[in-house]
Amino acid sequence: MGAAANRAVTLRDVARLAGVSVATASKALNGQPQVRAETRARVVKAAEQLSFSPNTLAQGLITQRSGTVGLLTSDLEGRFSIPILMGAEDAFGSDQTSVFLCDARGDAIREKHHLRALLSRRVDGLIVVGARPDTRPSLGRDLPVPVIYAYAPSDDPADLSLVTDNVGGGRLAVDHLLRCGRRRIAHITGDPGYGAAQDRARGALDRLAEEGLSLAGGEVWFGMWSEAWGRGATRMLLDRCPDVDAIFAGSDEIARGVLDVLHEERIDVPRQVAVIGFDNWQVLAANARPPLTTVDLNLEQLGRTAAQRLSAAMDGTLSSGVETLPVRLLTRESTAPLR
Amino acid sequence: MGAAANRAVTLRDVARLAGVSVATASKALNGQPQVRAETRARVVKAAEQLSFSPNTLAQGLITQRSGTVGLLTSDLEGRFSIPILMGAEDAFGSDQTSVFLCDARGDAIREKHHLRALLSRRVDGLIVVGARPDTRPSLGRDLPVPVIYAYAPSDDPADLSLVTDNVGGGRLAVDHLLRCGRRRIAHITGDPGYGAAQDRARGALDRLAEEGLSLAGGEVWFGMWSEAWGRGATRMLLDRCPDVDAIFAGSDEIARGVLDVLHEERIDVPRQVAVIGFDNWQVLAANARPPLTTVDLNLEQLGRTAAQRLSAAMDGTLSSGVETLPVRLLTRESTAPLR
DNA sequence: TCGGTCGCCGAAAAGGTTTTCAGAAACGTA
DNA sequence: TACGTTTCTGAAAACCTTTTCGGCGACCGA
Repeated sequence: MGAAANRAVTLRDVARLAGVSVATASKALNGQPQVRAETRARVVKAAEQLSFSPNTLAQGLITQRSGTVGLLTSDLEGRFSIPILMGAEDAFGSDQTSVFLCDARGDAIREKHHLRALLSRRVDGLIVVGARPDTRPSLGRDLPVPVIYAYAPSDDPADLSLVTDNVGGGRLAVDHLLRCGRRRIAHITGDPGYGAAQDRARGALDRLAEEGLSLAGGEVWFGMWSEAWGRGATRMLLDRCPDVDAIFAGSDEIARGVLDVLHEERIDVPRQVAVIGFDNWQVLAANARPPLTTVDLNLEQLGRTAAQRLSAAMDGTLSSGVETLPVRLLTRESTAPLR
Repeated sequence: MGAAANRAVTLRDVARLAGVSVATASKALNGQPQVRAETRARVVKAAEQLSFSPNTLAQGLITQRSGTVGLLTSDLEGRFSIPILMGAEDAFGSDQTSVFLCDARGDAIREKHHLRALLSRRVDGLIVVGARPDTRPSLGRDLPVPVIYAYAPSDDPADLSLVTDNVGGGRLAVDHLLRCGRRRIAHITGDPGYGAAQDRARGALDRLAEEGLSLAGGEVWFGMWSEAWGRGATRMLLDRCPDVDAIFAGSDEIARGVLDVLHEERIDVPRQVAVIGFDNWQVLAANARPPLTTVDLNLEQLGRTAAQRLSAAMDGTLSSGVETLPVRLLTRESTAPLR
């Protein structure tokens, strides 16, 4: 008798073996009170003996709860979805709730398609993860199940969205650099069309303003989310503003480009110039030379919170609006106090 | 009437609206022949009007097919699982089959746990994705559903495993370098405890032997799967063997380290030294300077094949053994003909 | 007009579980 | 002994769909 030879072993089989009716067997297994201890023991033993596991489909049919949720993503690489999924799995408890992962690949009609499929599977709730941290179209108000938007907020304020605190992250980064004694701080970041780029920049500027400082290089260097832009921008920056003593990069990819050029120019990091990234994309940040201080998005926490909010919503307590979750600083070696 | 206001709209509602019995409604919707065209039209219209979508749980209960499969992974980053998932989704057709993604996080008891949950959800099949391309313990022979092992093969030859062709990949890489006119080829790779490292090296050596060549630097440089090792090994290599004209890196991470040091030493890539990676990990390979020629694992194809084999197995045609799927060369700018 | 065919429809069972409610058994009390 | 309580058990309905099979009406040929 191996791991799970439960081909078609049903509650009836258990009941028969225990010498009771299915009704009693059900109650015994589910801890209902109206069954004698001795009977319950007999049933439990029979169930184990047959390695019975209840048919969740049938359970779902009757209880009107499938014990599943859908995770609808558009994030090809799984870079955001996976940590969020893990967090959610964690919070739900994997024996209670399983999750369907569907990737719409940025395609609206594929999304509709998946949505239909998920609904016909009677998921108890939905988590929608966007590909980029900008407003995305709502799935609509008349869905039969609650929906939580994670990472990318919904454009409908009646929905509940969970986002990372990009403004706070920008503040955090600059604050850290200030604490390291840096004063001539530049900011190189990605596509200005991204809300995240704007928010992170704003946080940085705010914090600088509090110290009466402004950005080295005069303004934010917007460009693209790529190493190549990080390199190009750094070259221009060094040209225009050779006395810069810290660079806040809007993403770890950009930071890698920044480090690359600094290294090429034989500029010591963090001695001469401190560098900080954003996202904590492990493979990039931890492998950088030197390992990159960065702002961690806390995505697992985001996933856990999403799961909690969804559970609450399934129990009727649904909220709305945009909830901003804190990010956190992860210090490695690319930043250090001056001297 | 919005996207899907299908709270509890059942086939009975449709039937009532169309003025037929549920039996007829079912047949009409499922394209059964014994229903008049006019009647069918009426039913279809009613279904649309109510935006009816059949309860997959109930369907599964009766047809004994849930239309779901489980994807059991141990790959924290989703780096392998996600492309495989996408391929599988593709091949199944997302309206037919949805997939449960479960991450065991390398923990055997968590895996058992997920397995139980998936079986009680009556998945029609299982795809097991390992974290590294080495043999992993079988789930056992007495499971009620077919299982396909992807990426990491099962240790039981009675199971069907799908793996990438690492030996072939090694050959491919070296072959490409030879075609570029390189003769003094070195191989820097990761942990020798990984089958993948051994296989890739073997492929490379085989191909070299065919030309009567041996490895520059004398032997394979085994170490770790990290940029840091790539850098360290390259420094030693240049020291020992300054006339090397090509480096085959066992992974893109290692290749990044290699490129880094070559760049630092002002050695032109690909003019003086060609570099080739392995894995086609997009963010690393495409952003490298210069963009990295690499061996693509074809993971989506692996996923598609897994889905096909699983479908076949669900229809009773199950096979066993290890099936090796081809990888392919992806040429970017880090390799080029000499001259 | 009548018997036979054929095309279309509906009643009912099945699938595995939970839950309600009625009934049986055991016990105490008068 | 008769009756009321309490405690436990089981029959049956419900969840929603699919499928089998019997039946009804219409049409055809005689």
